[in-house]
Amino acid sequence: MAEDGRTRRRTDTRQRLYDAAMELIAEHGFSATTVDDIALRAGVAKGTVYYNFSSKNALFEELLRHGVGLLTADFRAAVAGVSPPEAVLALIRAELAYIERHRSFAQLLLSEMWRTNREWHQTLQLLRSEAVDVIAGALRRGVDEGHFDAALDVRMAAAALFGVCLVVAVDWLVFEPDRSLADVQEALITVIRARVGV
Amino acid sequence: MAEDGRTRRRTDTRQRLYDAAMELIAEHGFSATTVDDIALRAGVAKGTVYYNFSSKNALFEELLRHGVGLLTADFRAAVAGVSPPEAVLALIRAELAYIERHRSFAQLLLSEMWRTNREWHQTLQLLRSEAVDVIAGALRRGVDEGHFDAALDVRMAAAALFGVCLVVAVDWLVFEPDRSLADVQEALITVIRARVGV
Amino acid sequence: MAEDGRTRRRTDTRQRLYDAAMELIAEHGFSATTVDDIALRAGVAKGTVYYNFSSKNALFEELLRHGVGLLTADFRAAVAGVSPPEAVLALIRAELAYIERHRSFAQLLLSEMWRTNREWHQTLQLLRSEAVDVIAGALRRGVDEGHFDAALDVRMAAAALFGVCLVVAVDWLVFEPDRSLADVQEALITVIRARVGV
Amino acid sequence: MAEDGRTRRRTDTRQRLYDAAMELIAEHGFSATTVDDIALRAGVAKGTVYYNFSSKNALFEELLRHGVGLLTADFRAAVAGVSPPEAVLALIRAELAYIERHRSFAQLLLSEMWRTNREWHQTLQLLRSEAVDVIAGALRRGVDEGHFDAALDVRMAAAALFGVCLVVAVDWLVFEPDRSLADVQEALITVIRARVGV
DNA sequence: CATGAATGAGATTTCATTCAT
DNA sequence: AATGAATGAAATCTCATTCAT
Repeated sequence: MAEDGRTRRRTDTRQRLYDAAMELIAEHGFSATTVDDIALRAGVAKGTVYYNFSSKNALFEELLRHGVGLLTADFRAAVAGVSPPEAVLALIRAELAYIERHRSFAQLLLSEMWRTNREWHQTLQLLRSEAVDVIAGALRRGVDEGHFDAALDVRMAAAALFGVCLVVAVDWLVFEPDRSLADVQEALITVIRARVGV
Repeated sequence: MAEDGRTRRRTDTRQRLYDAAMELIAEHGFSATTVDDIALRAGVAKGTVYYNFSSKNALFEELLRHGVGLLTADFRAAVAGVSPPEAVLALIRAELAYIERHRSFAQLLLSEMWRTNREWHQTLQLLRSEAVDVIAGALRRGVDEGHFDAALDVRMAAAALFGVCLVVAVDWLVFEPDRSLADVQEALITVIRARVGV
Repeated sequence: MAEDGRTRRRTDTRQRLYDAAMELIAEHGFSATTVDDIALRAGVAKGTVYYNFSSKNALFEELLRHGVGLLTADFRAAVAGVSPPEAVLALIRAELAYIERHRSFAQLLLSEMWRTNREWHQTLQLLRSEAVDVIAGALRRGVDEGHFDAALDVRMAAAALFGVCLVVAVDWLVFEPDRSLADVQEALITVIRARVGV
Repeated sequence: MAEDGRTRRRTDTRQRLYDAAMELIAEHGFSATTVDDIALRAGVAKGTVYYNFSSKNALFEELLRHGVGLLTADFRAAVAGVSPPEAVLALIRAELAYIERHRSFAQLLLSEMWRTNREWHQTLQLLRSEAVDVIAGALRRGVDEGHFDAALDVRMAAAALFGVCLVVAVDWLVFEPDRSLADVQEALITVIRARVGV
């Protein structure tokens, strides 16, 4: 049917724009990436960007939603059906694996996550909450079931765990790209273990 | 040294521009901050920015140099004349205190530190090295003197320590500004202690 | 004449596009009205506009032709078989009634009628002549038959009569929509009576 | 003093932009006039337009304010110190003289005055009120002093008088530019006289 | 007969930088 | 030492038109 052809075409275009924007914005930052660049890399005309997204800002917001959505999904998969101590380890591994797979996006997150007063700040906070809440859920279950110290500040710990993994992993990608992921995982887990008593 | 009126005036103007640029760039990022914004917040005319700095880029580079210079000085003061284990604790306290005092600059560092492909990237790496080297020096001394595990990867540990303090402290400033600095220090030190065996 | 389903459908679509374009152009002007807007309000796809009209300009020209054609037909009906003095009154009533029924089109005419340097200017002048000529015909007949002053400048009087009714009626629609049409008719006829001595 | 030089320079530039925009917009309408055109005719760079006016819309609003302001001033001068019947005649003469002097602006007003839903609609209504109020003031005084029929709807009459002069004068300028202003004045005054009983 | 995704020329707007005062 | 008007290159965004389905 005609509809399918059109729909598919549009979906393809949007995906190509997503991918192009993701790479470019991650590398150069949001403001330094132009819509011309995005269109060029996606292989479409500039007008097509605006046919598919209402503005450069809107494109970026959808990008954030998309990227953080994937991370949150990975987190949910990591905690499914395992004990809290194992869940914490799985979450660390999931975050590091995600960062390795989407290093550009990780850099982007590290740059934008703690910045206030940007148009998309609220969106980002909301998305962050969804991801961090999965971590917090695992920690809370661990406290409730007696695996972790009852005095643990679950929300703070979840936020810290998320942030620490992000900063250490990106530092590793930027300054020691030769080191193996396993190494970094090992180091991180050793540190975290002390904190939550895994 | 005696400063005459003119020099003091110029120094004042430069400081006002530093402060204005710092806050704005921390909030909105470098590209999204305009020279007009900076001049407006500093309470001077736009031309004055160019009278004092050769370009927007140069202003930002000097800003980084200035800010990281202060941090490095604090680090040097923290490690002076104390034993390595005490030095590590003092460094953590120094970094957190610095971040609390210059929160805008801390946000700015967190946003820019791990971003490549920017004009000032090299400058920033150089500055970062100077600060991180102070931490590395303390750790190395600790290893040499037998306080810390000989297997400790000093450079990586120093980088991680620096980054972890930064991300946890900024997260705290942004999302839990009511919590006391002492709390955060406590939490951080507990974690770190396990790692380096302080 | 029998219209089959297809023809009726096409006629419907064209009429819907006419109506949509009319309202929008009356409100925002020709340039400020986009083909997207027109399609949206008509409830059809953008391509349909181009299937039915060769261009935005052509749509507008046909619109003018259509609207002024209706008005001219009303004028002709008004003057048919009545004496010149009655014809003038009937023309005023006809113009006001038309404006009340097609208020968007009236606004549009008032905006475009006296604007030069537009592509459709010539078309509009032609159409205007047809309508104004009906008025002029009634006036000339009145002069020839001795009802009106022989010194009456028929062409100018016809143009003025047409314009005055238009501006007063649109002013009434825009600024005093609650006032009754009869009121406005009464006021206008009183004024005109003095001029042409009806 | 330096200030004066700068201020004068800026004032000059703004005036040049005013003049350029006025001519162009009057000729081609608002939407069809580009900021490039305006800058070119004013002999400045495009950026200068935006240094002096916050947007194309804002420039247009100030233009309307300026043009209608002049008309209102002419109206005030016309009614100063004369009896109401003379004031009405003087107002008609003033409006016609203004339209002859600023014919482009008059066309512009005729096009925009009865158009709703434009960004500057409110501004224009406000400005129109100021001008029409001067007419209404003269009429009211005439009613109060017994010169005009007590039943006269002052507001409606003022609006109609304003509109009729505008449409008739512009019609004259566009379709019979050879006819003298005195002629048109004569014709209009004859008509109006019947209405208000001057 | 109708659709709507895609286009690209051209519009508006922004902003780092220069320069005369 | 400071100013702020002016600039123009480059950014974002718009929209009439085309075309494959």
